[in-house]
Amino acid sequence: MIFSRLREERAKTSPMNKEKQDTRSENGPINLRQLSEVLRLSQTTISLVLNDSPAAKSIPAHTRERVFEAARKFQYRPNYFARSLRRSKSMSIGVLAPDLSEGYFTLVMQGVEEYLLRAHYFYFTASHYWQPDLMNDYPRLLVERAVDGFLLLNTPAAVESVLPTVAISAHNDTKGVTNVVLDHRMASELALEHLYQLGHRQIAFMKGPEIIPDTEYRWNGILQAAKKLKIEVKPELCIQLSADSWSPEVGYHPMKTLLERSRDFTAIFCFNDISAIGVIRAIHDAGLSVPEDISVIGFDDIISAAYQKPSLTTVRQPLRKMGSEGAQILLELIADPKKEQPTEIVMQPELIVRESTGQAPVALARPKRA
Amino acid sequence: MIFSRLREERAKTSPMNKEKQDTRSENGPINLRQLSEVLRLSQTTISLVLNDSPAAKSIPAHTRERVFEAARKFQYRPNYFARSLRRSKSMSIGVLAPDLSEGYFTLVMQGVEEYLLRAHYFYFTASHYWQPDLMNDYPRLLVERAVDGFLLLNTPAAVESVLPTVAISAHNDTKGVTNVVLDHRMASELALEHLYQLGHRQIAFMKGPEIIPDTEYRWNGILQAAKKLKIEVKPELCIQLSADSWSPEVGYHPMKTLLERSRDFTAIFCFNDISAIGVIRAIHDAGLSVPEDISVIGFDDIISAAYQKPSLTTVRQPLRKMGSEGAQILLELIADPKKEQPTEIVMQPELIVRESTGQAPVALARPKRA
DNA sequence: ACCCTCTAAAAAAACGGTTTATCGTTGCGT
DNA sequence: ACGCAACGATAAACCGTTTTTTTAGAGGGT
Repeated sequence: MIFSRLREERAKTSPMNKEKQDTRSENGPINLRQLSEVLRLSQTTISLVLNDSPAAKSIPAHTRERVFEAARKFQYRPNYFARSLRRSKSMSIGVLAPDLSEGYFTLVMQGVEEYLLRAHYFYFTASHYWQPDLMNDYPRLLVERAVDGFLLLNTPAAVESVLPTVAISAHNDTKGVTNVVLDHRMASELALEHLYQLGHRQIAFMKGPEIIPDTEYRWNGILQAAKKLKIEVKPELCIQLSADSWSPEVGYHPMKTLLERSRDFTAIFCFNDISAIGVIRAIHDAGLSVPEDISVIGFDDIISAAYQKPSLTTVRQPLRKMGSEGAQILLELIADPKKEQPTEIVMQPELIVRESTGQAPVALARPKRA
Repeated sequence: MIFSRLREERAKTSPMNKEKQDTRSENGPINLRQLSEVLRLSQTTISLVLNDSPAAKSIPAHTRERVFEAARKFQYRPNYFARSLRRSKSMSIGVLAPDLSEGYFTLVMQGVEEYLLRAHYFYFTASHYWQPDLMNDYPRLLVERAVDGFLLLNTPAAVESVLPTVAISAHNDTKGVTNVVLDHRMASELALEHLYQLGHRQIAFMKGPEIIPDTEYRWNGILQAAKKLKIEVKPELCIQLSADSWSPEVGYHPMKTLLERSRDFTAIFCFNDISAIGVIRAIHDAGLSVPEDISVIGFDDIISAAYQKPSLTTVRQPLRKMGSEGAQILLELIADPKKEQPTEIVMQPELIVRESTGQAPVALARPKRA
């Protein structure tokens, strides 16, 4: 009790005291202390009630009602920073991606957003454009921003993160990271079997940029599927992409070069739809037709794939679902970090047949098929 | 001094006291108190030095050096929440958009991101899909998250915001909001003059979804430009779009309907590139050619516009620049809210001529031109 | 009368910074 | 010898919550 007397003493001499007494009815949002003065209850009680804390079970319904009503009336909103400071939870996550690309990024993020916002989470986006310094800085900056977890799109984890992390299409070995990936073996089989059944034997392949994690897995998938079908993967019919950001241009140029070098193929399996669009243009520019002379098969099934001329036959990734699934796992991981999550979630691709693939021509290249 | 004695007394009996003394060298990030113990300086001093506060001028270079060195050595990072709580600044902004659409959104956001991240700002994205409840809730939720400002893409301001706000393509009347908009009058003139010079007189027009702010301004631009060129805007040749989200489908169906109704036109001016892609497909499906039978002109110049077959003639919006410009103004507004910013920044469009427009056919529709 | 449990609420500590007001020295002018 | 300013630094207030610890009182059992 000696303490409480002293506290009173101090309170009396505190310079801010007088103002404190009548900050009620000022403009600006009301805070917990002001609300407690109005209600003549302690901040504790109000906080317990509003947070529906288990400790609030001893508080009579009558008091609870009063609290709720006052909170509603004064539009009380707990201060985000104060709450986060205390709880050390930010209710936001960090999304790292190579870029804000057309097609791929937006589809995945639609799924992510759908799930996150429903769970009252917001997200920060940062694009690293494969620049080492940015790939290094952004995770650090986001940790400083106290994100509760990371979602990596197509991006390898730079550091062993302290935070819960889900990687989409990133094939991360890092311990504790859950990977959402496509079954690239199956994807390649779907594409190659489709071409095979159409009579294609001479097939050109496109290898994605080295830096993209999917590239390696896709390529292995292709090699395996080709072996199974006894299709030869000829080095001289292979295109190596080098992209820093995606545009059809990325496919156009290498395809043009390939066509100048060889026409000894009847189909090409592209790394994605964006590059396939560029490839088709290159084929047209060379005076050939798709699919009469060369069949083209894409990857991803971005929205506009169905509206190309010719519309794209493609291997669909369930991008939206990969996004929402990834978000869901991440939130579960955040809620209970000890929960064991699988290292890998494998999604199934789907072949979408449209106009850009057709029967292999009887004779190669130039002449139209009979 | 009686007070200080008491405080000591209290400190001695405080249960946490003993632990406090030796939290140094624990794992986890170091905080200001621990750093101050190491340096044998007050937290104040360290804070002043690290923030390069004007009050720190009285601190000798020697001490400053010590502080910097220790901060570096121990990798001290100020806690984001604690700092924000005190300063009531979050260094983040909220971005509101109808959806994460292909093409448009990503281009604008590339510009936004480029500018923001350089200035050490991060951003939250939220898509409202034109749902009234979401359009209402998100601004509120983001205010609770203490964003320092709003960036509205294509979105009217729901409430008179307390926060600095910049609207891109949203034509906001709300006081204090700076609008970044395109010169739609000029845009329409560029498109129509181009068609006029190619001999087109019977032109179909596409009116965007009512809900999109640009729609009204674009339409007025079209009416004015048409009047100037003495081109008649025939109601029976007008398509009204109704879109909740963008895909070429949005243009495909209405165009199909129009073609069934009338072929009494030689060109169409589309609301954007996405719908133009759908329009072209509808024209092809009707057995007609672009541009031989009908010329198509798009809007925006999204990345893939150049790679369509035929490639799109379109009115380019400097989307990326609109994004970075918007971000820049917003940050200036945040730094100094009293600073008078223009109500409107008007950007200039540019006509990009490609393959989807050509000379008007001599006879209408069916027969190819001589 | 005593101990114990339970209810209802409040006090105080904690989160980790920033900012304001204050304090002891020292040196200088008068 | 005294007042005053400059210096170098710090204690304490403050931001607004959540959570742990206390308290006061009522009721029950022995």
